[in-house]
Amino acid sequence: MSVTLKDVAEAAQVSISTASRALGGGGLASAQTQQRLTRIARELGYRPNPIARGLKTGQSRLIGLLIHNLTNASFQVIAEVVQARLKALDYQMLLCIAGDDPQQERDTLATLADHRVDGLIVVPTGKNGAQLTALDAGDVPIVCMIRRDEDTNLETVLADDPQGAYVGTRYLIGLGHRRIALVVGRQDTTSGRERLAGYNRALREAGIAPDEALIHIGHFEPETGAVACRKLLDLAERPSAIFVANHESVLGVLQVTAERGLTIPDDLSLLCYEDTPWFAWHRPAISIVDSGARDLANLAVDRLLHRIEARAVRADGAREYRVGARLVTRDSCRALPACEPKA
Amino acid sequence: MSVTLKDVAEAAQVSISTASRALGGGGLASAQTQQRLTRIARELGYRPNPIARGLKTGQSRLIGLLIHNLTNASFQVIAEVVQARLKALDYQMLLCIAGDDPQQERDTLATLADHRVDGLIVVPTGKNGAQLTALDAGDVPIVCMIRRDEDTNLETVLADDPQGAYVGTRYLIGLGHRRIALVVGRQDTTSGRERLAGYNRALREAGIAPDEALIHIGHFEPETGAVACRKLLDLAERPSAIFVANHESVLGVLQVTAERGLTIPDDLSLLCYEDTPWFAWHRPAISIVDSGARDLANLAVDRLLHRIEARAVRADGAREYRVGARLVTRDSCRALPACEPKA
DNA sequence: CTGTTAGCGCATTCAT
DNA sequence: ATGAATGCGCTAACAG
Repeated sequence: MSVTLKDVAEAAQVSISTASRALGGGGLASAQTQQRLTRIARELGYRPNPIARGLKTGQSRLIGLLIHNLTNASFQVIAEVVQARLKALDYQMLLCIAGDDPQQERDTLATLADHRVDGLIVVPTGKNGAQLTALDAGDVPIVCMIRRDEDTNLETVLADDPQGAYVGTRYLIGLGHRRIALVVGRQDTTSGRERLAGYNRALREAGIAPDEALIHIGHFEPETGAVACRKLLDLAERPSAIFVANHESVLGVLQVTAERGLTIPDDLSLLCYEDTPWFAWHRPAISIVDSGARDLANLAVDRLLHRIEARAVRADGAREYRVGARLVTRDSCRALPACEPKA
Repeated sequence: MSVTLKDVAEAAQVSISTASRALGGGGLASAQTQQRLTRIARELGYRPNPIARGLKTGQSRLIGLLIHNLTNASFQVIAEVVQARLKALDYQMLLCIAGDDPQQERDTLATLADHRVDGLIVVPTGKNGAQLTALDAGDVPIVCMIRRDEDTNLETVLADDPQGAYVGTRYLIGLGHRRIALVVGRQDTTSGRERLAGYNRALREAGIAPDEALIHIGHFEPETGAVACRKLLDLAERPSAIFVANHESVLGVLQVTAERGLTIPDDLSLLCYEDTPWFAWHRPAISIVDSGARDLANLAVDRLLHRIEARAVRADGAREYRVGARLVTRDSCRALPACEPKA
């Protein structure tokens, strides 16, 4: 059905291997034959069969991306960026969604390995470190992102969440806020822990006593934000600002504030973590700490490609990279009148 | 490095072909050997190599999904559903994003064909009908979705946009609205045309004279909604309701109404097309016509799988499927007091 | 620089 | 029911 190397070779009256070399581009053939074969191949509409090539070379031109979902805005951006970058390099992306579930992650990794992916970008659950390490040690370069799998020593690209949360909190403090609530994700995740840490550090440095009642740790769901927000607004001493460091929770927080008739930022300042297109369109436009999903994805691709090229033995020290967070101020935070803003 | 069929065969003291048959499951081996080989394979951790198998069988266990982006909520759902369904059937999804660009679509289709995908689900741009037809006629079953490529006769799964737009418009009419604006997508798309048609039909049936000034045709971007909304609100005779049938435009519409201090639904009723998670969390919760992205995706997968199984000659009549739209009323539309609601 | 040969891992035909 | 042999399309030694 489809035209093979053999067809091209016959048409050109050369051996299959000559055809292979001429088209393979390694310069292993005379410029003449190279041009001639290229032309004939084009005329015949020859397209190399990656499967056959893969069987021989052990490579597939396939790269796996394993993420938790496509609801989270960061994952959407990551998937788009990774696929765009890879396409330009003539790789194809196998997108796998494993819902933060260790069992699914395990199965998916096995299947991806079966398919001989040339590399893997993974947002790990943290429960399959051994498997990841084995794959990487084997033949599949792996780059982790967003979360660190504590059981591994793999190359990892992370957001600088300690810094991001610190910068965000400091911004609110600078605006004069003293009672700053934090809604943050599960503490068994890198981001959950680090954002809480950054928040605490900023408070400490500002000499603000920490208040457990202002901190709500929850899941990555809108409902978490609703529950947290109700709890916070029912406090005797309400917070004047809420830092929603758990992206998915924003929806719940916004809903509850609307239901209670609170105006943002007049009655309550709101700062969120991770951008999503509608934050900028929302009125008031929502200020954020941008964790840099796009740059994170680009860096992960860079690192992975590097690992793939440098088929060399990986030095035992797998590096960890951090992409700095950026504060993007829009209109959802206001300065408290009674205090002179600092910094 | 990895354990092959040969290893299993040797360990079991049988020939490679026996091993292949025993594990292949076709019942071509005695129940005894079958069990024994299965056990040994498991013990050795044997996993068949899809690339080798693919070279032999001409199949890859790969299925391509070609969509425009991951920003649109429907595409997100489609990608998630397709990948989940396929994974369960031991297929892998090659996700390709071609941004509604014919050139990219062309290249991507070629690459996907190179990789010998076993099937393809495509949201077509409409400019590469010949290529799609050729692929489908060749060896790659194709199912189109969301949009119809007029130059082809491929199996196509569409939303019932004429009905959806009709139902939505009728709902607003029933609420007593007479000046109903429509923001809708480009007319060179299936959904753009059909939603406009459905809207017009509902108006006509209700005996409401169409008003060109109330119809805004634009691109699939938030900005379209902003432009449209400003234009509509500046009209001498303002609409009492806006039907935003162009999903991406909602952001712009919401922004402009907020800036003008309009309360929804008191000052203006708002009905949107296609659901997205935050519509339900938004206050007021936004009423929608749900085009059924999830069911659309499931049906597309069903049809594709069917085509793949039935390797038979496709009857020349490729069928078109429609998934009905559903009105989901929440809180963004109100009944006009002066009129008794009908139907 | 080019042709010949071998083999990647597996499914399948043909014998037995 | 099983074994031996063949080839999918391509790359990579190895010769010449």
